[in-house]
Amino acid sequence: MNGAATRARIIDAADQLFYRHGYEHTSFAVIADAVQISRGNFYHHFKSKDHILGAVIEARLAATRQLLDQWETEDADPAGRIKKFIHIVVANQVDIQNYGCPVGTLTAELAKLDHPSRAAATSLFTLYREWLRDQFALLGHADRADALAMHVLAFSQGIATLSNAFRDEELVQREVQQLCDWLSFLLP
Amino acid sequence: MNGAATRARIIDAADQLFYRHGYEHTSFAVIADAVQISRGNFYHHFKSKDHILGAVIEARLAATRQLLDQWETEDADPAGRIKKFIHIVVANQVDIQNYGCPVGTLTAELAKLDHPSRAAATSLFTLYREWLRDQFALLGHADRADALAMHVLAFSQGIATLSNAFRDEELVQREVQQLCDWLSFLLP
DNA sequence: GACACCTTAGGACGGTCGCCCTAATGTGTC
DNA sequence: GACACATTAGGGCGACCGTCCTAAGGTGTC
Repeated sequence: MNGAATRARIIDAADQLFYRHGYEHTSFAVIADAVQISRGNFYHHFKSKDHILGAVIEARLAATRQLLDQWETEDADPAGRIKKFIHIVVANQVDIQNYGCPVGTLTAELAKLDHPSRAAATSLFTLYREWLRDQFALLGHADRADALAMHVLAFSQGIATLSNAFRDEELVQREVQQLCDWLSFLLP
Repeated sequence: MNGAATRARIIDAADQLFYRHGYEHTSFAVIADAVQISRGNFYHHFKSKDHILGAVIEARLAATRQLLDQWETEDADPAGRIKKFIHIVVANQVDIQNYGCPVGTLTAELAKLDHPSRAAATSLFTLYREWLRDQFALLGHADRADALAMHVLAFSQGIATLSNAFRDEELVQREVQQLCDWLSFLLP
Protein backbone atom coordinates (compact mmCIF):
# COMPACT_ATOMS: atom_id res chain seq x y z
CA MET A 1 0.00 0.00 0.00
CA ASN A 2 1.01 3.59 -0.57
CA GLY A 3 2.87 5.03 2.39
CA ALA A 4 1.11 8.36 2.30
CA ALA A 5 -2.24 6.62 2.33
CA THR A 6 -1.27 4.55 5.37
CA ARG A 7 -0.09 7.71 7.08
CA ALA A 8 -3.42 9.36 6.37
CA ARG A 9 -5.29 6.36 7.71
CA ILE A 10 -3.24 6.47 10.91
CA ILE A 11 -4.06 10.14 11.37
CA ASP A 12 -7.72 9.55 10.70
CA ALA A 13 -7.98 6.63 13.11
CA ALA A 14 -5.96 8.44 15.77
CA ASP A 15 -8.17 11.51 15.40
CA GLN A 16 -11.32 9.47 16.05
CA LEU A 17 -9.77 7.57 18.96
CA PHE A 18 -8.23 10.63 20.60
CA TYR A 19 -11.64 12.28 20.43
CA ARG A 20 -13.63 9.35 21.76
CA HIS A 21 -11.31 8.02 24.43
CA GLY A 22 -8.81 10.81 25.03
CA TYR A 23 -5.22 11.19 23.92
CA GLU A 24 -3.49 9.51 26.83
CA HIS A 25 -5.94 6.63 27.06
CA THR A 26 -5.42 5.79 23.38
CA SER A 27 -2.49 3.41 23.03
CA PHE A 28 -0.40 2.51 20.01
CA ALA A 29 -1.93 -0.95 20.09
CA VAL A 30 -5.49 0.37 19.71
CA ILE A 31 -4.58 2.62 16.79
CA ALA A 32 -2.69 -0.25 15.17
CA ASP A 33 -5.75 -2.45 15.51
CA ALA A 34 -7.95 0.19 13.92
CA VAL A 35 -5.60 0.72 10.97
CA GLN A 36 -4.80 -3.00 10.76
CA ILE A 37 -1.03 -2.63 10.75
CA SER A 38 1.58 -3.93 13.16
CA ARG A 39 2.48 -1.97 16.22
CA GLY A 40 6.14 -1.46 15.48
CA ASN A 41 5.36 -0.19 12.05
CA PHE A 42 4.41 3.20 13.46
CA TYR A 43 7.99 4.23 13.83
CA HIS A 44 8.36 4.43 10.10
CA HIS A 45 5.53 6.95 9.82
CA PHE A 46 5.76 8.78 13.15
CA LYS A 47 8.67 9.02 15.51
CA SER A 48 6.45 9.10 18.57
CA LYS A 49 2.89 9.33 19.81
CA ASP A 50 3.35 13.06 20.21
CA HIS A 51 4.09 13.32 16.51
CA ILE A 52 0.84 11.55 15.72
CA LEU A 53 -0.96 14.10 17.87
CA GLY A 54 0.80 16.90 16.04
CA ALA A 55 -0.32 15.52 12.71
CA VAL A 56 -3.88 15.06 13.99
CA ILE A 57 -4.07 18.67 15.13
CA GLU A 58 -2.65 19.85 11.83
CA ALA A 59 -5.28 17.81 9.98
CA ARG A 60 -8.01 19.31 12.13
CA LEU A 61 -6.72 22.80 11.47
CA ALA A 62 -6.82 22.17 7.72
CA ALA A 63 -10.32 20.68 7.93
CA THR A 64 -11.56 23.60 10.01
CA ARG A 65 -10.11 26.16 7.61
CA GLN A 66 -11.83 24.40 4.75
CA LEU A 67 -15.14 24.35 6.60
CA LEU A 68 -14.98 28.06 7.40
CA ASP A 69 -14.03 28.87 3.82
CA GLN A 70 -16.96 26.81 2.61
CA TRP A 71 -19.31 28.75 4.86
CA GLU A 72 -17.99 31.99 3.44
CA THR A 73 -18.95 30.95 -0.07
CA GLU A 74 -22.21 29.26 0.90
CA ASP A 75 -23.67 32.15 2.79
CA ALA A 76 -23.29 35.81 1.81
CA ASP A 77 -24.76 37.04 5.09
CA PRO A 78 -22.33 37.24 8.07
CA ALA A 79 -25.20 36.69 10.50
CA GLY A 80 -26.16 33.53 8.64
CA ARG A 81 -22.59 32.30 8.88
CA ILE A 82 -22.51 32.89 12.62
CA LYS A 83 -25.72 30.93 12.92
CA LYS A 84 -24.07 28.11 11.05
CA PHE A 85 -21.37 28.10 13.68
CA ILE A 86 -23.88 28.20 16.51
CA HIS A 87 -25.68 25.21 15.05
CA ILE A 88 -22.57 23.03 15.11
CA VAL A 89 -23.62 21.80 18.54
CA VAL A 90 -26.96 20.74 17.07
CA ALA A 91 -25.50 19.11 13.96
CA ASN A 92 -22.98 17.14 16.00
CA GLN A 93 -25.32 16.57 18.90
CA VAL A 94 -24.86 12.81 19.15
CA ASP A 95 -21.07 12.94 19.17
CA ILE A 96 -21.03 15.84 21.60
CA GLN A 97 -23.37 14.05 23.97
CA ASN A 98 -21.07 11.07 23.98
CA TYR A 99 -17.65 12.67 23.82
CA GLY A 100 -17.96 16.44 24.26
CA CYS A 101 -16.54 19.11 21.99
CA PRO A 102 -13.47 17.81 20.10
CA VAL A 103 -11.60 21.07 20.57
CA GLY A 104 -12.61 21.84 24.13
CA THR A 105 -11.90 18.39 25.53
CA LEU A 106 -8.56 18.13 23.75
CA THR A 107 -7.27 21.47 25.00
CA ALA A 108 -8.46 20.61 28.50
CA GLU A 109 -6.65 17.28 28.46
CA LEU A 110 -3.43 18.70 27.05
CA ALA A 111 -3.49 21.46 29.65
CA LYS A 112 -3.62 18.87 32.44
CA LEU A 113 -0.83 16.88 30.83
CA ASP A 114 1.18 20.07 30.32
CA HIS A 115 1.70 18.76 26.81
CA PRO A 116 3.89 20.54 24.21
CA SER A 117 1.02 20.48 21.71
CA ARG A 118 -1.21 22.44 24.07
CA ALA A 119 -0.64 25.67 22.13
CA ALA A 120 -1.34 23.96 18.81
CA ALA A 121 -4.65 22.71 20.14
CA THR A 122 -5.55 26.18 21.36
CA SER A 123 -4.91 27.49 17.86
CA LEU A 124 -7.94 25.46 16.78
CA PHE A 125 -9.97 27.72 19.05
CA THR A 126 -8.19 30.75 17.66
CA LEU A 127 -9.26 29.80 14.16
CA TYR A 128 -12.91 29.96 15.14
CA ARG A 129 -12.33 33.03 17.28
CA GLU A 130 -10.82 35.09 14.49
CA TRP A 131 -13.34 33.91 11.95
CA LEU A 132 -16.22 34.87 14.24
CA ARG A 133 -14.53 38.19 14.96
CA ASP A 134 -14.42 38.92 11.24
CA GLN A 135 -18.09 38.12 10.89
CA PHE A 136 -19.06 40.45 13.72
CA ALA A 137 -16.88 43.17 12.22
CA LEU A 138 -18.76 42.79 8.96
CA LEU A 139 -21.98 43.25 10.91
CA GLY A 140 -20.76 46.67 12.05
CA HIS A 141 -19.42 45.72 15.48
CA ALA A 142 -15.73 46.12 14.73
CA ASP A 143 -15.13 47.84 18.08
CA ARG A 144 -16.16 44.81 20.12
CA ALA A 145 -15.95 42.07 17.54
CA ASP A 146 -13.52 39.95 19.53
CA ALA A 147 -15.60 40.13 22.69
CA LEU A 148 -18.69 39.04 20.77
CA ALA A 149 -16.76 36.22 19.15
CA MET A 150 -15.59 34.98 22.54
CA HIS A 151 -19.14 35.21 23.85
CA VAL A 152 -20.41 32.90 21.12
CA LEU A 153 -17.46 30.58 21.59
CA ALA A 154 -18.02 30.45 25.34
CA PHE A 155 -21.64 29.47 25.02
CA SER A 156 -20.87 26.79 22.51
CA GLN A 157 -18.40 25.31 24.95
CA GLY A 158 -20.81 25.57 27.84
CA ILE A 159 -23.59 23.89 25.91
CA ALA A 160 -21.24 21.15 24.75
CA THR A 161 -20.04 20.46 28.28
CA LEU A 162 -23.54 20.25 29.74
CA SER A 163 -24.84 18.27 26.78
CA ASN A 164 -22.10 15.76 27.44
CA ALA A 165 -22.72 15.69 31.19
CA PHE A 166 -26.50 15.47 31.19
CA ARG A 167 -27.14 14.03 27.70
CA ASP A 168 -29.95 16.53 27.43
CA GLU A 169 -31.08 17.27 23.88
CA GLU A 170 -33.72 19.80 24.88
CA LEU A 171 -31.10 21.90 26.63
CA VAL A 172 -29.12 22.20 23.43
CA GLN A 173 -32.13 23.26 21.37
CA ARG A 174 -33.18 25.81 23.97
CA GLU A 175 -29.79 27.41 24.46
CA VAL A 176 -29.09 27.55 20.74
CA GLN A 177 -32.42 29.27 20.18
CA GLN A 178 -31.60 31.74 22.93
CA LEU A 179 -28.23 32.55 21.45
CA CYS A 180 -29.76 33.04 18.00
CA ASP A 181 -32.26 35.46 19.51
CA TRP A 182 -29.40 37.33 21.14
CA LEU A 183 -27.70 37.49 17.77
CA SER A 184 -30.80 39.01 16.16
CA PHE A 185 -30.61 41.98 18.49
CA LEU A 186 -27.15 42.73 17.18
CA LEU A 187 -28.20 42.96 13.56
CA PRO A 188 -28.18 46.35 11.87
CA MET B 1 -0.78 7.65 62.65
CA ASN B 2 -4.53 7.45 62.82
CA GLY B 3 -5.93 5.41 59.96
CA ALA B 4 -8.84 7.71 59.29
CA ALA B 5 -6.47 10.67 59.09
CA THR B 6 -4.27 8.88 56.56
CA ARG B 7 -7.35 8.02 54.56
CA ALA B 8 -8.39 11.66 54.58
CA ARG B 9 -4.92 12.73 53.47
CA ILE B 10 -5.04 10.26 50.60
CA ILE B 11 -8.40 11.62 49.46
CA ASP B 12 -7.17 15.18 49.73
CA ALA B 13 -3.98 14.55 47.78
CA ALA B 14 -5.80 12.49 45.15
CA ASP B 15 -8.39 15.25 44.76
CA GLN B 16 -5.70 17.82 44.02
CA LEU B 17 -3.79 15.53 41.68
CA PHE B 18 -6.86 14.33 39.80
CA TYR B 19 -7.81 17.94 39.26
CA ARG B 20 -4.41 19.14 38.16
CA HIS B 21 -3.23 16.24 36.07
CA GLY B 22 -6.36 14.21 35.36
CA TYR B 23 -7.60 10.97 36.86
CA GLU B 24 -5.92 8.53 34.50
CA HIS B 25 -2.61 10.36 34.41
CA THR B 26 -2.37 10.28 38.21
CA SER B 27 -0.68 7.07 39.30
CA PHE B 28 -0.59 5.38 42.67
CA ALA B 29 3.08 6.22 42.91
CA VAL B 30 2.44 9.96 42.62
CA ILE B 31 -0.29 9.93 45.25
CA ALA B 32 1.93 7.86 47.51
CA ASP B 33 4.71 10.39 47.11
CA ALA B 34 2.37 13.25 47.98
CA VAL B 35 1.03 11.52 51.10
CA GLN B 36 4.45 10.11 51.99
CA ILE B 37 3.36 6.54 52.42
CA SER B 38 4.42 3.40 50.61
CA ARG B 39 2.71 2.38 47.42
CA GLY B 40 1.41 -0.97 48.54
CA ASN B 41 -0.12 0.55 51.63
CA PHE B 42 -3.04 1.87 49.61
CA TYR B 43 -4.69 -1.50 49.54
CA HIS B 44 -5.40 -1.22 53.22
CA HIS B 45 -7.35 2.01 52.72
CA PHE B 46 -8.77 1.59 49.23
CA LYS B 47 -9.29 -1.58 47.26
CA SER B 48 -8.54 0.12 43.95
CA LYS B 49 -7.92 3.43 42.24
CA ASP B 50 -11.60 3.55 41.33
CA HIS B 51 -12.47 3.46 45.01
CA ILE B 52 -10.21 6.45 45.63
CA LEU B 53 -12.04 8.29 42.89
CA GLY B 54 -15.35 7.36 44.47
CA ALA B 55 -14.20 8.76 47.79
CA VAL B 56 -12.90 11.92 46.14
CA ILE B 57 -16.24 12.55 44.44
CA GLU B 58 -18.07 11.91 47.69
CA ALA B 59 -15.82 14.41 49.46
CA ARG B 60 -16.45 16.98 46.75
CA LEU B 61 -20.19 16.43 47.02
CA ALA B 62 -20.05 17.02 50.76
CA ALA B 63 -17.91 20.13 50.35
CA THR B 64 -20.23 21.52 47.68
CA ARG B 65 -23.29 20.93 49.80
CA GLN B 66 -21.64 22.74 52.66
CA LEU B 67 -20.70 25.68 50.42
CA LEU B 68 -24.23 26.03 49.09
CA ASP B 69 -25.68 25.83 52.58
CA GLN B 70 -23.26 28.51 53.70
CA TRP B 71 -24.39 30.79 50.90
CA GLU B 72 -27.99 30.29 51.95
CA THR B 73 -27.23 31.59 55.42
CA GLU B 74 -24.84 34.32 54.30
CA ASP B 75 -27.13 35.95 51.80
CA ALA B 76 -30.88 36.34 52.22
CA ASP B 77 -31.36 37.47 48.62
CA PRO B 78 -31.63 34.69 46.02
CA ALA B 79 -30.21 36.99 43.34
CA GLY B 80 -27.20 37.67 45.54
CA ARG B 81 -26.68 33.95 45.97
CA ILE B 82 -26.77 33.38 42.24
CA LYS B 83 -24.20 36.12 41.81
CA LYS B 84 -22.03 34.32 44.33
CA PHE B 85 -22.19 31.26 42.10
CA ILE B 86 -21.42 33.28 38.99
CA HIS B 87 -18.37 34.73 40.65
CA ILE B 88 -16.85 31.32 41.35
CA VAL B 89 -15.00 31.60 38.05
CA VAL B 90 -13.51 34.88 39.22
CA ALA B 91 -12.61 33.67 42.71
CA ASN B 92 -10.93 30.54 41.36
CA GLN B 93 -9.52 32.25 38.29
CA VAL B 94 -5.93 31.09 38.70
CA ASP B 95 -6.79 27.44 39.17
CA ILE B 96 -9.31 27.52 36.35
CA GLN B 97 -6.80 29.11 34.00
CA ASN B 98 -4.35 26.35 34.76
CA TYR B 99 -6.59 23.32 35.10
CA GLY B 100 -10.13 24.22 34.04
CA CYS B 101 -13.30 23.65 36.02
CA PRO B 102 -12.89 20.74 38.48
CA VAL B 103 -16.36 19.41 37.75
CA GLY B 104 -16.45 19.96 34.01
CA THR B 105 -13.06 18.46 33.28
CA LEU B 106 -13.69 15.45 35.51
CA THR B 107 -17.03 14.57 33.93
CA ALA B 108 -15.51 15.03 30.47
CA GLU B 109 -12.63 12.70 31.28
CA LEU B 110 -14.83 10.06 32.86
CA ALA B 111 -17.16 10.18 29.86
CA LYS B 112 -14.27 9.39 27.53
CA LEU B 113 -13.08 6.59 29.79
CA ASP B 114 -16.64 5.27 30.05
CA HIS B 115 -15.93 5.10 33.76
CA PRO B 116 -18.42 3.69 36.30
CA SER B 117 -18.15 6.87 38.38
CA ARG B 118 -19.30 9.02 35.47
CA ALA B 119 -22.80 9.33 36.94
CA ALA B 120 -21.43 10.24 40.35
CA ALA B 121 -19.38 13.03 38.81
CA THR B 122 -22.43 14.32 36.97
CA SER B 123 -24.29 14.48 40.27
CA LEU B 124 -21.85 17.24 41.25
CA PHE B 125 -23.36 19.25 38.42
CA THR B 126 -26.84 18.26 39.52
CA LEU B 127 -26.15 19.68 42.95
CA TYR B 128 -25.48 23.13 41.48
CA ARG B 129 -28.30 22.75 38.98
CA GLU B 130 -30.96 22.09 41.58
CA TRP B 131 -29.65 24.74 43.93
CA LEU B 132 -29.71 27.34 41.15
CA ARG B 133 -33.17 26.16 40.15
CA ASP B 134 -34.41 26.77 43.68
CA GLN B 135 -32.95 30.28 43.68
CA PHE B 136 -34.65 31.18 40.41
CA ALA B 137 -37.93 29.76 41.69
CA LEU B 138 -37.62 32.04 44.72
CA LEU B 139 -37.18 34.93 42.31
CA GLY B 140 -40.59 34.15 40.80
CA HIS B 141 -39.48 32.15 37.79
CA ALA B 142 -40.69 28.76 38.93
CA ASP B 143 -42.05 27.98 35.47
CA ARG B 144 -38.63 28.10 33.83
CA ALA B 145 -36.34 27.84 36.83
CA ASP B 146 -34.50 24.77 35.54
CA ALA B 147 -33.84 26.33 32.14
CA LEU B 148 -32.42 29.44 33.78
CA ALA B 149 -30.28 27.31 36.08
CA MET B 150 -28.86 25.44 33.13
CA HIS B 151 -28.20 28.71 31.36
CA VAL B 152 -26.07 29.96 34.22
CA LEU B 153 -24.35 26.60 34.51
CA ALA B 154 -23.58 26.55 30.78
CA PHE B 155 -22.15 30.01 30.95
CA SER B 156 -19.84 29.08 33.79
CA GLN B 157 -18.59 26.06 31.91
CA GLY B 158 -17.98 28.02 28.75
CA ILE B 159 -16.02 30.71 30.56
CA ALA B 160 -13.98 28.11 32.40
CA THR B 161 -13.11 26.29 29.19
CA LEU B 162 -12.03 29.43 27.35
CA SER B 163 -10.25 30.82 30.38
CA ASN B 164 -8.26 27.62 30.50
CA ALA B 165 -7.57 27.61 26.76
CA PHE B 166 -6.62 31.27 26.30
CA ARG B 167 -5.56 32.20 29.85
CA ASP B 168 -7.47 35.42 29.35
CA GLU B 169 -8.42 37.22 32.57
CA GLU B 170 -10.23 40.06 30.88
CA LEU B 171 -12.55 37.62 29.15
CA VAL B 172 -13.69 36.27 32.50
CA GLN B 173 -14.38 39.70 33.97
CA ARG B 174 -16.30 40.78 30.89
CA GLU B 175 -18.48 37.71 30.60
CA VAL B 176 -19.24 37.64 34.30
CA GLN B 177 -20.35 41.27 34.14
CA GLN B 178 -22.52 40.46 31.17
CA LEU B 179 -24.23 37.58 32.93
CA CYS B 180 -24.83 39.70 36.02
CA ASP B 181 -26.50 42.29 33.81
CA TRP B 182 -28.63 39.56 32.31
CA LEU B 183 -29.57 38.46 35.81
CA SER B 184 -30.66 41.99 36.72
CA PHE B 185 -33.27 41.92 33.98
CA LEU B 186 -34.84 38.87 35.60
CA LEU B 187 -35.34 40.52 38.97
CA PRO B 188 -38.85 41.37 40.07
C1' DG C 1 4.57 -7.77 80.03
C1' DA C 2 1.23 -10.24 76.89
C1' DC C 3 -1.82 -9.99 73.59
C1' DA C 4 -4.83 -8.56 69.72
C1' DC C 5 -5.49 -5.48 66.26
C1' DC C 6 -4.86 -1.50 63.36
C1' DT C 7 -1.49 0.46 60.33
C1' DT C 8 2.52 0.46 57.56
C1' DA C 9 6.77 -0.85 54.61
C1' DG C 10 8.60 -2.93 50.82
C1' DG C 11 8.51 -5.47 47.13
C1' DA C 12 6.74 -9.16 43.70
C1' DC C 13 3.12 -10.13 40.25
C1' DG C 14 1.40 -10.10 35.50
C1' DG C 15 0.36 -6.93 32.19
C1' DT C 16 0.74 -2.96 29.13
C1' DC C 17 2.94 1.14 27.94
C1' DG C 18 5.71 3.91 24.30
C1' DC C 19 9.58 3.13 21.76
C1' DC C 20 12.95 1.00 18.80
C1' DC C 21 15.29 -2.53 16.13
C1' DT C 22 15.91 -6.06 12.39
C1' DA C 23 14.48 -8.88 8.82
C1' DA C 24 11.31 -9.62 5.27
C1' DT C 25 8.37 -8.00 1.67
C1' DG C 26 6.55 -5.04 -1.80
C1' DT C 27 7.27 -1.71 -5.69
C1' DG C 28 9.20 0.97 -9.26
C1' DT C 29 13.25 1.63 -12.54
C1' DC C 30 16.54 0.26 -15.65
C1' DG D 1 15.91 -10.25 -13.93
C1' DA D 2 18.66 -6.96 -10.93
C1' DC D 3 18.75 -3.47 -8.05
C1' DA D 4 17.52 0.46 -4.86
C1' DC D 5 14.34 2.10 -1.98
C1' DA D 6 9.84 2.45 0.44
C1' DT D 7 6.96 -0.05 3.38
C1' DT D 8 5.70 -3.57 6.53
C1' DA D 9 5.71 -7.47 10.15
C1' DG D 10 6.95 -9.07 14.40
C1' DG D 11 8.87 -8.84 18.46
C1' DG D 12 12.09 -7.23 22.22
C1' DC D 13 13.35 -3.33 25.35
C1' DG D 14 13.14 -1.14 29.94
C1' DA D 15 9.84 1.30 32.52
C1' DC D 16 5.82 1.81 34.80
C1' DC D 17 1.03 0.49 35.63
C1' DG D 18 -2.59 -1.16 39.27
C1' DT D 19 -2.90 -4.81 42.33
C1' DC D 20 -1.86 -7.83 45.97
C1' DC D 21 0.86 -10.24 49.42
C1' DT D 22 3.69 -10.89 53.67
C1' DA D 23 6.19 -9.37 57.46
C1' DA D 24 7.16 -5.77 60.60
C1' DG D 25 5.89 -1.91 63.48
C1' DG D 26 2.87 0.76 66.34
C1' DT D 27 -0.85 1.24 69.86
C1' DG D 28 -4.21 0.27 73.26
C1' DT D 29 -6.24 -3.13 76.75
C1' DC D 30 -5.97 -6.19 80.31
